[in-house]
Amino acid sequence: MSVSLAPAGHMTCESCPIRHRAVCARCESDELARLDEIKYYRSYEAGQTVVWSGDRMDFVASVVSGIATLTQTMEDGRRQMVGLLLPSDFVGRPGRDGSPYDVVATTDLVMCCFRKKPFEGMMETTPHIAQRLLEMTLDELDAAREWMLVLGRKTAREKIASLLAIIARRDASLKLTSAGGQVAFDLPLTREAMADYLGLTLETVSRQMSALKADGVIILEGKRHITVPSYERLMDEAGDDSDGGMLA
Amino acid sequence: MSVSLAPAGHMTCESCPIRHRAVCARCESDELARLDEIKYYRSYEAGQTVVWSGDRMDFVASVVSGIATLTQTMEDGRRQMVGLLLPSDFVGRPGRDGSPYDVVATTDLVMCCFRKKPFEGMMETTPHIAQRLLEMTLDELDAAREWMLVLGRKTAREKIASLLAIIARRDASLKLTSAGGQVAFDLPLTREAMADYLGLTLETVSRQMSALKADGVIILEGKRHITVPSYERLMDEAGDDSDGGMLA
DNA sequence: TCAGGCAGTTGATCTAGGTCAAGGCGCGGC
DNA sequence: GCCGCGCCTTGACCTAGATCAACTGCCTGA
Repeated sequence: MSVSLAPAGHMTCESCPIRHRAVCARCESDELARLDEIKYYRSYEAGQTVVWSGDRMDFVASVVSGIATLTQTMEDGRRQMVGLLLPSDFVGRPGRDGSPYDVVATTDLVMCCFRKKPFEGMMETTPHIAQRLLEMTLDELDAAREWMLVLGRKTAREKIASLLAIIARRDASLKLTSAGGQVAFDLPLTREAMADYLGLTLETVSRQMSALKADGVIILEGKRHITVPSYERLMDEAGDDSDGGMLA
Repeated sequence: MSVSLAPAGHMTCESCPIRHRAVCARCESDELARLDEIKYYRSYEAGQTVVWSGDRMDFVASVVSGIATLTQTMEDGRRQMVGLLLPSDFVGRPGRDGSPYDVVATTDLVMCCFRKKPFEGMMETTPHIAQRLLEMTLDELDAAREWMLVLGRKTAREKIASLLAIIARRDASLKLTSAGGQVAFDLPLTREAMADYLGLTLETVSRQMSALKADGVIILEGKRHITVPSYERLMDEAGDDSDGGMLA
């Protein structure tokens, strides 16, 4: 498994979401400079495993580009995806050694990493980092709990619609107009990965995608390009009352 | 809905887990004293709702005694429990205004509360609080993700066993011997609440409880008192590889 | 003492989604 | 151009768990 250091030269600080979105938006400049000293970039190819469940994880990181998933696997092979990492999302557990799940790159992936020890050191001296991290972790917790409702109580059709709504909102949030807007995006997941996320089989995913297409909720070009004529309609299919914050 | 202030007089600091377990184990004593100034106790009767989903929540708190649940409800009434709060667990979201779910007392409940504004103030000045809170939130996130596996991929029997294992471990952790230990405890949940937690119907919960009893995995006295002859066996039924950290 | 109600159990039946199996479609390699 | 291989779709059938319904036991209040 070849993990190469990404060409960091032309990655300006602007492109690192840790600094600007993920951790330290409120820190003063000399603290930012210290973050720079322990920062490095890594890239992975689609399909590569970033960390194995149980492995020691000696860094924390945020996604610069590409998509990664967090999955848990039972001994008999049943799998459940427990998180989806999109650009600017954070991975890693200050204060913990091992990862409780596999982290896998589902597309080509670039991450901005910080060695854990020095990062933890910075947390001690720079309170804003811990506070920002707490905020982010609370967001993830909300997302995980929202997803528990999806997994425990929604029908297959509602599950699919929920997932598409999340991706649409995230992927296309800037393009969304206030109400009933049309959105288009490329699905970054295989049917199998969708099934793993939703607690379904890939056949059921496929069938429900076909059904949503037949009912005009989505328009499919090829297998992966999706146009949502009405975001409102999609939310409706997802059975959500509010469009409240989910997403890992 | 009468919410009474609990008789705080004979609640010594020892009985408040916020200070000793939940938030501030590493703080110096003058900081502890400041926590005392903004602390108050509240008690709720079984069945009372502590906070409604969407409501403003102007405090953070930890459970002193009793049990509370966090649930989400869809418009059509489908319900999913997303967290179980046992003594020493923490509720509340520094930096957030509303609760995203109902918090309900399932037994008589005493909570140790801190008004949110001053608590947030303390977080700014006392870095250990934010760090401790981050640690706790990461634990909850792990628990939530573990539960996603339960909801998405486990069979009804495995779900029940998983829930019983969690409660047994939590409720009886001190009594557990290293291997194959016997544990006994009282179920703090109705069959319906179990169903809401597990994404099942109460009939299925009842049937699987009967099945586990028939197979000798558990011994039932009355409806609620449970003896687990072998914790190992229970874990096995739950389908868990490790007994890794779940629980909300 | 008895009526009513809540919690739980158990049985009969139904169905959403899983399982197994047979293709289809696009794409890179030869 | 054709082969082989992922990825996806569709069909036929099956089953775990939902649904509907009857019934038990226990506790509470009149």
